[in-house]
Amino acid sequence: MNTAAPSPDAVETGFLDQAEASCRSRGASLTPIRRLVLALLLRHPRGLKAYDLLERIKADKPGASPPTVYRALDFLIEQGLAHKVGRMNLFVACSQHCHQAQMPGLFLVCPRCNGVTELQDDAVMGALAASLAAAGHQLESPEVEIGAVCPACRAAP
Amino acid sequence: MNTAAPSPDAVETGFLDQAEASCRSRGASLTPIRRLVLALLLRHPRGLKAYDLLERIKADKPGASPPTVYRALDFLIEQGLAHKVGRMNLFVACSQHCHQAQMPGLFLVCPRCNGVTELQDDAVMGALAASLAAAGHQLESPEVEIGAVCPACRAAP
DNA sequence: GCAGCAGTGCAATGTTATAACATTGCGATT
DNA sequence: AATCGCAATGTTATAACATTGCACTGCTGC
Ligand SMILES: [Zn+2]
Ligand SMILES: [Zn+2]
Ligand SMILES: [Zn+2]
Ligand SMILES: [Zn+2]
Repeated sequence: MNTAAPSPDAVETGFLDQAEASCRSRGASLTPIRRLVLALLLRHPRGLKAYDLLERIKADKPGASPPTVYRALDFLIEQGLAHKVGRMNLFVACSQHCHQAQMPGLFLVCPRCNGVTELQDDAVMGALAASLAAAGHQLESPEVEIGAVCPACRAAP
Repeated sequence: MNTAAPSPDAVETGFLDQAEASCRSRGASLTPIRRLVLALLLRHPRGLKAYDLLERIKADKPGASPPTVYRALDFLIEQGLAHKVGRMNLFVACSQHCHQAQMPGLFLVCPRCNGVTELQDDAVMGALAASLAAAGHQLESPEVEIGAVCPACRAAP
């Protein structure tokens, strides 16, 4: 019994089960297709394009077509389990905090390697929300996209 | 001689001339096509889609094709005269501050009316940059996109 | 003259996303 | 059991967005 280091697979399965429970608690259901898409996103932390996703889905579901993947993605995004990075038409699994906290998350998109980092900083988000409110706006989207060079790319120019 | 209220046309022309000068000072040239695209963006503060822009350009330049508009847009964006809102594939003229100040600007995109507001708040941007730096990242993009309900849409639900 | 280069015209293609309609599966109602 | 209602999925086609590649023009410096 290895309490020390559960395998990556087990971690993923655990996460998926957790997501499934979370969906059920909201009256939604994480069906096999949706679960598969989420699993693929989890395995690719840098994000995936819709059509890459489609190719991979086809391995399991040969009949899959664009709507298959877009519908799954819409669902996952609605449920706060995934995000879209508008800037690069990239989809990423939520790194978990931002749909639990009510606060929106910061999305750091590296222009060099296209890596996406989800960052939580309530102080900054608070200041941001206050500034918007002062201008008459109301923060709404759970996703704030920011272009920022990631640590790895900063180190290796 | 009306020193009181210059016509909107005159304002636009003035702005375009200024942009042209600014390009020249950098060794670039705001050609007729580019100037036309910028003028169209200025006349549509809510932003325009590339193909809408294309239709309008065709009024003047019947031979225009997608590359015509994308090339002009790339140029304007490089020169800091326009921005792309990745979220909605929308292009907007820069409301002038953000390429003059070195600081990036905040882009408030209203999910209800699709309106785009460019906001400058150095305090917030400073806090943001500091927070990113603490996480090892370096703010780079001049465009930070934020979903936020605009004042008009807040008033009229 | 004539290379070299920025800008443009044009056709084809690639990529991303949605519309529209048919079908399946499953629990609730009769 | 038969029917209905509904969510999810399958299927086909198309809309919407963006890029590539090549040819041609009109300059500027040699
Ligand atoms: Zn998230
Ligand atoms: Zn990077
Ligand atoms: Zn700007
Ligand atoms: Zn609005």
